[in-house]
Amino acid sequence: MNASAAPDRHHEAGSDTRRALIAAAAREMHAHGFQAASLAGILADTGVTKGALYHHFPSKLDLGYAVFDEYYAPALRVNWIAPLQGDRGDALTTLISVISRVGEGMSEQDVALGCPVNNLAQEMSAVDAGFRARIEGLFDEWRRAIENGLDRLQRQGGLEAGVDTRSLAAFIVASLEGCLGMAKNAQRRDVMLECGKGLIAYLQSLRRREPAGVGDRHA
Amino acid sequence: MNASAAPDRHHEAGSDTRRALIAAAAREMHAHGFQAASLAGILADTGVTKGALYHHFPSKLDLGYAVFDEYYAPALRVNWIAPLQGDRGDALTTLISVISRVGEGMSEQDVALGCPVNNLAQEMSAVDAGFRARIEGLFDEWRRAIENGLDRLQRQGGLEAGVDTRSLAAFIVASLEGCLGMAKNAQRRDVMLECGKGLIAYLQSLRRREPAGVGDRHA
DNA sequence: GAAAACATACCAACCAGTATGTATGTTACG
DNA sequence: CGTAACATACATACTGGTTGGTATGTTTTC
Repeated sequence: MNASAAPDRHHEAGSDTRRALIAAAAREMHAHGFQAASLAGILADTGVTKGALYHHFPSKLDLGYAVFDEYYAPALRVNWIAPLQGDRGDALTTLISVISRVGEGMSEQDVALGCPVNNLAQEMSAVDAGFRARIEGLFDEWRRAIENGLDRLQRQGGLEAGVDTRSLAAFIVASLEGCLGMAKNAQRRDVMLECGKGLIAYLQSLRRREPAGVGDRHA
Repeated sequence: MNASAAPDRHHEAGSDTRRALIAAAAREMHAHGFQAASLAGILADTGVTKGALYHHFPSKLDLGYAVFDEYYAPALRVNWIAPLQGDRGDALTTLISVISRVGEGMSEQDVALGCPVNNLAQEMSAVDAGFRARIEGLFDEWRRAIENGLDRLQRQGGLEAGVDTRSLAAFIVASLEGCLGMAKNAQRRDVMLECGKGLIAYLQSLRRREPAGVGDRHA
């Protein structure tokens, strides 16, 4: 409406305290889960007082939602989903390279704390519908991005025509999170890498031998 | 030493109150996780008093361990591991039938609450070493059971010689738990079945085309 | 001066754990 | 046989600490 620098720099949008709270809450939730995340700990980390926190967020739950919407989800989109969408090449190759790259980029501690989104999924899906719906939406985005790539590849003849790409994409997301979960339990990065190797081997096996041209169509 | 009916029916072994507490704690932990499981809730469920509980278990953590050792782990062994060990036939076929059967046998609520062992793994692996070690041991048993079956199949020529059976077995366990996790988040049984379909399709694809005899050995 | 952005102090509920008491055996001994 | 000593299996009441949340104040900013 007016010509100020920011449309609304006051309450809802980009306040520094708000951002600091979300960042600290993201760390706390990643380390202890949402329910065990302590407001006292978040306040101690940031130096923010309880009054300020409850000025920005009506409840702990809303803070948790903000962490998911403004922190966890964007991070997963940037690291895992966006690379799949930009690329116009071979979907399986892209997928494999994304998995390798992100895997390599994870520290021992990243592995030990697990995927924040999946942590939240396992902890909260049966407890709170707001978290559950958010997480399902994000996993759905992810699955669709993979599915689209596989569809394209299938049209180009790089994937068997009989393959159910939707079901396959869902399985890829599931097994990826499964690998991260096993590695988190083991608290060992190499478990993730080895498990990821299994996944990559599978993805390689999906590639059709005769790539293009007049090959056999029926049986 | 003496000729009484039961060797030690008193403290450590099969007391009724103890069993009731473990069963109630298993339910409470399955529904809310270990940390959020309330002793008050368990006592209300059983009618047992706090004094009785702390007579049988020195702490909440020990109760949790007992639930794992005497409830969750045996259940997973019976449903998932034992069927693999008894069978002398084709390992992939056995594996697929186990997955199908257990999947079919799960109710909508079973799916919604998730695998108790994996729930515990995700919640507690970074928090408590006692749980972590127990869970890793159990997952290891499971992986080894699958690995042994795959090894046998490989020796019989039913699986490509180049396949790393250990890595593959780890990936199978991971993706299975991944499927259960996705279905838990979706709170929908059909998600598990579809995801399981993806896993089964993968397992089918592992089977070698020319089963036995003089086929090609090199390249 | 008015609203936004905090700060302080407090609260009721809940938590795991404990201290203490009691009822019911079981064993030892004379 | 009788009784003292001891152990098991509970029950009741309480404690210190933490939790998320609130009521009410002060400061800052436009």
